[in-house]
Amino acid sequence: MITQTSRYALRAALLIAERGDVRPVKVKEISEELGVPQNYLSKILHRLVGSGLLRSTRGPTGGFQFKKSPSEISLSSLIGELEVSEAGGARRRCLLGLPVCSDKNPCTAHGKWCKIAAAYEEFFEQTTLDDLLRRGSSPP
Amino acid sequence: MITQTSRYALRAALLIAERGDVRPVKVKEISEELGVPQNYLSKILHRLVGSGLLRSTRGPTGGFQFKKSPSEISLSSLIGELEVSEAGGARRRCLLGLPVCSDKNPCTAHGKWCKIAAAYEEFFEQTTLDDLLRRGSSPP
DNA sequence: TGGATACATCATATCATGATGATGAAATCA
DNA sequence: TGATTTCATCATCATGATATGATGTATCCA
Repeated sequence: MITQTSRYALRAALLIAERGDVRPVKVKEISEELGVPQNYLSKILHRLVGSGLLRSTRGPTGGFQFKKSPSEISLSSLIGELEVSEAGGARRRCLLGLPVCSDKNPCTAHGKWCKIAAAYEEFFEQTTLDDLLRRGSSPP
Repeated sequence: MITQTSRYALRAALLIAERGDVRPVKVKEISEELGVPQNYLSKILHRLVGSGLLRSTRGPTGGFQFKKSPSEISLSSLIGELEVSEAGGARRRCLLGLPVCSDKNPCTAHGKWCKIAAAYEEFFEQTTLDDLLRRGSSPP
C-alpha cells in the first residue's frame, strides 16, 4: 500500500520527532536503530530536507531536525514527495484505471472502490506525525 | 493501489466474462478494444490460465474463456497471483512495516490503519467479477 | 495436406525501486 | 590548522514491472 521508502521515512521521522527537539538526530543513529541502510536513509532524509520538512546540519553535533512541530506534519506531506510514481493520484482513484471515472460517469467498481480510496487518502491527510508518537493513552 | 498488470487483468477479465459464454474471446480483440499491448496481455492471460481461472484454446475460433461463473470469481483470486511483490500481505498490514504488529502488540498507527487495510482486503475478497459487470441497475 | 489463425514462448529493452560503496564537502573542536 | 564527524553526492547494481518484436506451436478448415 505504501513503498518501502515511505515506511523508512515514516519510522525515521518518528524517531526524529521524538528526539529532535533536544539535539539533531544522526542518520547513523537512526539507521542502526531501525535496521535501515544508512546511505539509503540518508538520501531519503535529504529529500525531506528538499521538501522543506527537515533541517540538516553537518559536522559533529549535526543531524536532522524537523522545522515544524509534529502536530503540523501530515503523513501525506511527509510521504507525498517520496511516492513519485503514484503522483497525480488519478490512477489511484479508478480501480480499472479508466481515464474518466467519476460520480457522474462511474466505472462499475466506482461505488465501492472510491470509498476505499477516499478512506486511504483521508488517513494520510488527516493523520499527523504527532498522532503516531508513542503516548501514555491511546485515543479511539 | 494496484499494479497496471492487475488493472489490465481486471478489464480483460470483464470483457471475457461478458462475451466468453458465446465463444472464446481473442487476445487481439481485447487488446485493441482496451488499448493494451497484445503480447503483454497475452502473458497476463496466460498466467490466469496457469492459476486455473481461464481456459485457452488455440487456432481459429480460439481464445480465452472462464472456467467458472463470474459470480464465483473474486477479485482477489483474479489478481492474487499477479501481484507477486505484495505477496504475504503481512507488509500491507502494518503501516510502518514492523515484523510484529497486531491488536495485542500494535504500532502507533495500528488502530486507524488496520481498518483501512482490512477494508481494502475485504473489497477484493468479497467483490466478484459478476459484481463489476455492467448491469441495468446499480445496487447500493 | 497445407495455409491461416491464434495462443505460447523467447529474447530483449526500459524504467523505477531499493540498495551498496566510495568519495566529496561542511562543521566542530582540540 | 588539521583531524574528526557528519551530511551530500556519485557511481553502480539487482530486481520487478512494463513492455516490444520475433519465433514456435497447436488448431481449424478449405
